[in-house]
Amino acid sequence: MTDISNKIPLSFFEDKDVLALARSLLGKSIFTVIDGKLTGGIITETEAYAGIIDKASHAYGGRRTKRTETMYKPGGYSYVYFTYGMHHLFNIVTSRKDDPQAILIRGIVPTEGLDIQLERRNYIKNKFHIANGPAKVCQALGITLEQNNIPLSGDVIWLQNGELNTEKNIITCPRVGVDYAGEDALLPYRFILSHPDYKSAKNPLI
DNA sequence: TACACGATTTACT
DNA sequence: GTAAATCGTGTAT
Repeated sequence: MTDISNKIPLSFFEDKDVLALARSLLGKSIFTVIDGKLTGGIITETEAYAGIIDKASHAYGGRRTKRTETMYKPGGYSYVYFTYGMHHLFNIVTSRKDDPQAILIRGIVPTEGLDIQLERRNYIKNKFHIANGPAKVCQALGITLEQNNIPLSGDVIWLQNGELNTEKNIITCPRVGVDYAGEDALLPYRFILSHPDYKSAKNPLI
């Protein structure tokens, strides 16, 4: 069950090295309490978005709009946005205030509130498909725009340290769906944790 | 105001 | 494998 003493503090996300941070999130647990329901899982896939010099980032070139304003918050805030007219994507803002770096959570292995996650996912039959994609993660955990721009240290969304040794089980590869970013689309900013209960939807190696 | 498109998922040919 | 779903956002007019 949840151990509140194990909650990861906001200061953890103020690290300026978003790549190291994205890698270190693998194996950690994420929990949400939304609509009064506790759900959670082990983070198994992340992508780093490296601030104003990253052509794949919404904040490229220092773009600052109503949507991206959240990315300029201090590390530890949530950045949730809506895309394709139907999907929500959840990010963790990192680094310091006004340095808009973020980590997209692309996949989890559900561990808490599995029945609730299945209900939200329309009782999908293949257990590997419950949360193996960034929009599926949001759907399974109940995350919508209502959870945008909140600190990840409260009782709505938070992270906890895991017990897995992930060091030798991480695959690094290019990010997904960022062809518009030109040469930056090839950067190895995506991290996947090998886990017996996880199959990445967008990687043939796993 | 108008338009093109997206850090995706799902169903279907 | 391909295409539809579906609308907020960013940028141009």
